Amino acid sequence: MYREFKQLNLPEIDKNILDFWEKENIFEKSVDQRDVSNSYVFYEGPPSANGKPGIHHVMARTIKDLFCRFHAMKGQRVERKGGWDTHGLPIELSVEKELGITKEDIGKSISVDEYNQKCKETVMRYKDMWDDITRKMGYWVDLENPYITYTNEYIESVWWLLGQLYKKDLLYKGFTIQPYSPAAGTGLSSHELNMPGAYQEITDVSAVAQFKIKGTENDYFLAWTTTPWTLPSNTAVALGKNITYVKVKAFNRYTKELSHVILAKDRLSAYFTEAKADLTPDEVKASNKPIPYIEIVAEMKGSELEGMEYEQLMPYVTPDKPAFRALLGDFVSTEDGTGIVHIAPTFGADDFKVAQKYDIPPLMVKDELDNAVPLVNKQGQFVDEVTDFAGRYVKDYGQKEERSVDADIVIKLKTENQLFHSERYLHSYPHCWRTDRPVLYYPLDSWFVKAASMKDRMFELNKTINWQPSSTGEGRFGKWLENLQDWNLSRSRYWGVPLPIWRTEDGTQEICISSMEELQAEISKANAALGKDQSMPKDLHRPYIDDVVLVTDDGVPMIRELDLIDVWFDSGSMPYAQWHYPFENKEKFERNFPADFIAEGVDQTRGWFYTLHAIAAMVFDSVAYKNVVSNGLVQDKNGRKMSKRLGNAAEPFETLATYGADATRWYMMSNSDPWENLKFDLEGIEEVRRRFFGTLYNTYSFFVLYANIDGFKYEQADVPLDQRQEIDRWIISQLNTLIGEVDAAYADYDVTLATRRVMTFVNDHLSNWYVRLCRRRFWKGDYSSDKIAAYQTLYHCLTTVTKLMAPVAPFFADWLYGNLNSATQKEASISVHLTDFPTVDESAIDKALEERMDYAQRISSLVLSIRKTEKIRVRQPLKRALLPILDASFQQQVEEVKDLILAEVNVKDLEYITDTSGIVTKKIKPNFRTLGRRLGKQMKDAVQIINGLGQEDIQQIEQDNLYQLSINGDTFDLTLEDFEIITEDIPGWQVANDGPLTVALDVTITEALEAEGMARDLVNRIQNIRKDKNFEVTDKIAVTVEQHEAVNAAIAQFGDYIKSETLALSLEMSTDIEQGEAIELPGEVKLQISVQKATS
RNA sequence: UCCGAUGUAACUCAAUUGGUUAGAGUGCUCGCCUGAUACGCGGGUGGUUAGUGGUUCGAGUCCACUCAUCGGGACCA
Repeated sequence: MYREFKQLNLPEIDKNILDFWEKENIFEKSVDQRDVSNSYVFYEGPPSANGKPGIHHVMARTIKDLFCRFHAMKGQRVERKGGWDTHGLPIELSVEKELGITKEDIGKSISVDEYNQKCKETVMRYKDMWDDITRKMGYWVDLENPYITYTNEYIESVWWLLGQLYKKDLLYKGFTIQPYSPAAGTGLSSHELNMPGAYQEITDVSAVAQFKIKGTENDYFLAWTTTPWTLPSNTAVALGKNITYVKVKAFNRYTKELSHVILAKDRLSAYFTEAKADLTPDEVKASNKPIPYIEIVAEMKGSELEGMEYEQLMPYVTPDKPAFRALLGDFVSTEDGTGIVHIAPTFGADDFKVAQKYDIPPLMVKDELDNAVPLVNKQGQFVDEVTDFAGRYVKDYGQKEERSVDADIVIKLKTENQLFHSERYLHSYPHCWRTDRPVLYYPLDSWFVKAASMKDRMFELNKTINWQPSSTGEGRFGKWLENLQDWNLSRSRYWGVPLPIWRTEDGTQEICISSMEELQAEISKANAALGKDQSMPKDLHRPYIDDVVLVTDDGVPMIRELDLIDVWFDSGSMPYAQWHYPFENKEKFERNFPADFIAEGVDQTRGWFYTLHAIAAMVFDSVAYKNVVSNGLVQDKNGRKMSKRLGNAAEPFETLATYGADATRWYMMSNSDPWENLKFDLEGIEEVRRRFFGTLYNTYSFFVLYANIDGFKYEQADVPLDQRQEIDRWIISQLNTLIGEVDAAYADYDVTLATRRVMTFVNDHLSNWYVRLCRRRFWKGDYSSDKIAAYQTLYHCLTTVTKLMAPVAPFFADWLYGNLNSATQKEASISVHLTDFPTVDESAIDKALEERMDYAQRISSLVLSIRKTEKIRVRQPLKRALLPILDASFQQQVEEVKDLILAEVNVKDLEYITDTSGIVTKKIKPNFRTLGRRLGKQMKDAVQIINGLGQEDIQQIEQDNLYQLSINGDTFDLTLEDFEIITEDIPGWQVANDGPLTVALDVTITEALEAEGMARDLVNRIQNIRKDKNFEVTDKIAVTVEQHEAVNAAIAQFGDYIKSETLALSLEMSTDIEQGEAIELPGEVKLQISVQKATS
């Protein structure tokens, strides 16, 4: 017996199937039953269990899960090792927040050891929740043996990778301009700068400084700055290559000296008013912003000024290389300022970059340790060399002072004819989120990977990766690679992989450790040389590793570089570190590299997708993955970002519990392509549940209702296809077409197409056409071979569908498969996930059959449409429909499905009319596809001519298959394929069309037809009463109908029909009905009818 | 501000890659079915394809610009 259910309950199914999977170890079996030699490699991008899982994780993991399941069904071995990302700033921040400490407290009020211990505890805080969601959403991944990034083994592999980079000379120490908080004494990540409230509106003193051009009398570049404190560090000015500049003759507003100043033409009006040839110095007021000028003496492009030298503005320190030149920078705009940008390489990222490009040095001085440092120290104060301002803070760090240092600098410039203008300026400026003090852009020491030097190779390798969608690979990722910068690995934090580099104090010698063995050897060497008693730290994290002192060959101690490495390097190392390669599992690694498939959100493009790619390219000269799906964001139903603050975030556990995992997964995959942002709407899940799973469930229910009655267990041999009905062969043909499409779509990583095709098949083809039209075959008649064929056909469709949908809807598919297969034992597999993906039986595909069934459906639709407009109910039989035939094969095609159509639309006959009958009106249109190419520009005239052709012309064309078109002297021989000819109308008939199909309906209702229609309505009413009275399907009845002229004919002519349909033993008429029911019949006929169980 | 993606019916999505009446589902509306399914079936309503301009015989589709939404980067003068 097949199991029967009262109603569809997806969450209940989830639970049962989960138990089943776990009891029977289905996941393990699905992996183990496939051979190692045919592996499909998947990498799990490790989540951090420090945060709770959200609905977007369900989305991303559905994608991961389904392609793995698909390939497992395709016969491949798909091992899925889970992993946890355990390091990083978010973890440190959450710990600090919890303990109520800041970074400065670490090493003071709390030891690094304790702090890291706390991080380690925190990192798996929500592991149970993650395991739970993994289970409940049906994500198959091995969580028994996950890789964990904080283990010594993992770290050792990471070190080995760093060692490889080091050996390839791809690691170096350098400095870069980073956001730095002098108040907190720490660099800030861009993530910290993006925290709400980081950017605050503050007022600064801005200055337009005059840079005197060398070799001129009084020519100056004008450059604007909102940070006058960077002016002593100026070493260049930048101009825009294509920006037009003007040289303006004017008086300095403060000194009244006559000068020529250069600025962008577009910015002239911001600083100057009108030109006055006879301008006197007194007319120029210091307090006015725009001032009059004398005349414009020259105009030139920025490119013409490139390389011009100027005199140092504030010569406190002399650079060690030539500087003070005009450069070209693409970042220069004329939105504000003067169109000339002052460059201080030590305090601006753009500045640093452009200066480096032109080999302009930054201004540095030597500190007491002989290290080069900028003119502002790490506390935010000017160094001694800046004599006038030594010790002054450059921003507001709580110091008490009469005037800001910016203001004092402006005053100094003013007196030396170096200031063009100054004003207070309101702008948004980044602040440290912890101290609330301004951030400086400051050069910090960092370790870098020379990624930029490998960018060409990375770009090449990227071309071999199949990106889904391709635009992310070519566009977002490709562009990123083209403009690749060196990878800053350094993080001055505590909880992460320590940089395995030891250096001598003077930085002249260093060693990069690649393994624990090497470290052990170096420790022994150092112990011997330095007389120490150090041992291998049990834990490779800080602070233990920091205590290790190594030694150079000549006996100089080396201490570890204190930095940690970027956590992204951790996750990018997972292909190797998850196996502790190369120290263990060499073979396993080689078998599992590179990955066939990975998937994550688009936000990982510059994250995990990049780090995987970069490490693989630099260390192994290989891609890390061959196929990658990047999914979009999950937004709320109005397209807004989900956030706790807005309270619009969907709760994944609740969603799964309410709608079930499958409806959620199916909705996410079928609604739109996964790489589009998903407007997550619970109503959408409900619709999927109702329309797709509900329909499939009902189809199953229908099947078992009768299969159980008839005892169908698929014990008989398959009825050969050619002995099955047309409609059986049709649905099987459709099914095989479907298999091919779905297989190809999954293989192409296009789930959305796959799910949509399955839905169309289940809803439109299987349920709404096959089952509906075949209903009688299941409940009427004996257990004949035709009936068995129907059962076999439907059974085959259902089991095949379970396999096609299994990757996306693993619970329901397994449930349905189990229900079917456990009754028949037709297949040996106890789970759909252990079966092979269906293969296409090409011999079962009959395109002509699919086509004519499509005709049948469309013709039926047209007839129903005419009935609708004519307000003739379907129960009213009609005499005939007319069908103009398009060509000989069309008629033959329709003839094969004629009976289906007639039954479906309740019409007695279908007649064909040929072209020559002359009673149809035709319409002719050009076939643009064929004609467009041949005619080109003459197409317009051709359309005119063709549209003007009359009925006779059309007939002629159809007869001759030739039409000579002449346009402007040219003649073209056109054949039928150059036209589209459709029947537009049949005068005197009710007509409907759909593309080339046209149907006419004879709507005359004869008395006989009317009586038959009435009879069918009577049957319908009697059946209703039977059902209302809860009669058994097999109960015999006696019927008495109230005397009424409207039903006389029906009962007289169709009495037997009514009796047989309703199992009535008697059907009588009477003027006096006892215990009757009131019924209504067409024509507003109301009468009484009595339906009683027949006694005999 | 730069880069990228997206923009089609009230909503969610299609549209054979440039071919002439832009299609489905949901919603709405009207009707039907009552021997699988009212969680059903059918008919209908609903569009200046974000806007402007261009290329083309022909544009939802290609190009340019503008606008809107989302994401990523930059925030420096």
